[in-house]
Amino acid sequence: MKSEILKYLSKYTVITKELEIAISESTLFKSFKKGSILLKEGGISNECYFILKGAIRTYFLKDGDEKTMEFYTEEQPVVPANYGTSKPSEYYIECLEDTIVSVGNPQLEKETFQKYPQLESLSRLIAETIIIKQQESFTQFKTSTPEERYLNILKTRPNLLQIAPQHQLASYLGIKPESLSRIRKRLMDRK
Amino acid sequence: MKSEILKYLSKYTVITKELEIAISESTLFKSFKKGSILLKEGGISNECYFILKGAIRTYFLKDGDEKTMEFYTEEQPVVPANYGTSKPSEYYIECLEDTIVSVGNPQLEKETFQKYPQLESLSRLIAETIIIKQQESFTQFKTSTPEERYLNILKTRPNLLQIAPQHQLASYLGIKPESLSRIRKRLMDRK
DNA sequence: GTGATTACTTAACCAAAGTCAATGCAATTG
DNA sequence: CAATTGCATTGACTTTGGTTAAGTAATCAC
Repeated sequence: MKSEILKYLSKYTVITKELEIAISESTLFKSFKKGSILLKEGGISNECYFILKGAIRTYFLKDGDEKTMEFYTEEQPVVPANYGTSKPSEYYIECLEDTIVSVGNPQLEKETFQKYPQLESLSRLIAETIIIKQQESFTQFKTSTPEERYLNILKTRPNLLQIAPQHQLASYLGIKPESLSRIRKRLMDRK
Repeated sequence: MKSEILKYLSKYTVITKELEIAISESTLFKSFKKGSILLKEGGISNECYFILKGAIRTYFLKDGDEKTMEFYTEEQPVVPANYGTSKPSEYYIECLEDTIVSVGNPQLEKETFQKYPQLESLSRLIAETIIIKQQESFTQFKTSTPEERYLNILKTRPNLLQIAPQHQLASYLGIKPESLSRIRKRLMDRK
């Protein structure tokens, strides 16, 4: 289990014995059934997650529809926007499948960073990398049509099509379910 | 000049005497004329910036058009995606006005973090905050129409209309210049 | 298993953005 | 000062997504 976390971290740094210990000391697991809500809109969050198995979706309600913000799958961190603050959440966090996560909290984080400062450096590095990746996604989204976005998902995260229903995908692509249906049809016909 | 940086940091932490010293030790200024290119597509970057005065735009070329990724104004950090790596940049960084920046580089950063570890904690905190803000912008973009996006800019960053020509704004909003022109007309007519 | 709910598709119609081309306007340049 | 260039606007036309509504398929609950 822990090995998933180390595998993830190894993309950013060399895994030392000390790091292994640090991780094993600060790791707590939880598992959730498909459909579990980890955080509700308006709720307060004291936890962040790292997905070991399963999938998570964040969404909120607008104009009576669910708007899917992001899908998270194995080896991805999920940190609520209000994590560590006392502000109510703007969105829901939900398990799309039976899911096992490693759980963090601000206390534990603080202690761990104090004990293993390299872990904080690593966190900074990861955060900066995430910023860059987000920028790329945003730019990609802005400069492409819904059809291109759908094709992009097909190519880069085909598993999403298995785990998420189309109307969730649609809102993730910034369109209505009917439009996604049409786009799929257009693509079929064109073949 | 340095006070702008401290003002920015004070949003995230308490400014101690030590922090002030750390900043003054690690601060180098540069100024650029309007239109200066700080980084070209394909170029390597060893610098990151903090804008003290002026404005910066990042963009790249696609389908023969400039696609504006972001506008940065006073008190904002600008970090090229390839900063500190040897990968060529995917985009241009350009000054929209005469601009004065504080400049950082990986060496300096490393030394400073070593000497003042609290600065690295602060960087992590800031990076995490930026991630959250980016997520919010992305979500806002996805769930709104071009017209709503334009109105949002009008409300949240009205100064952009002064410093950037409309075709740059249009690509920033993910639409064609003609469409932005029509949106503006529609809004005028409606009043 | 059956009925009810939810998800997906299809169609007709509308509104808005894309495309292409032309025009006007202002700033810049030779 | 005339010519050029770049930008914004406008118009005609096309394409595509949103909206509404209906029908079909799939899933869930009892």
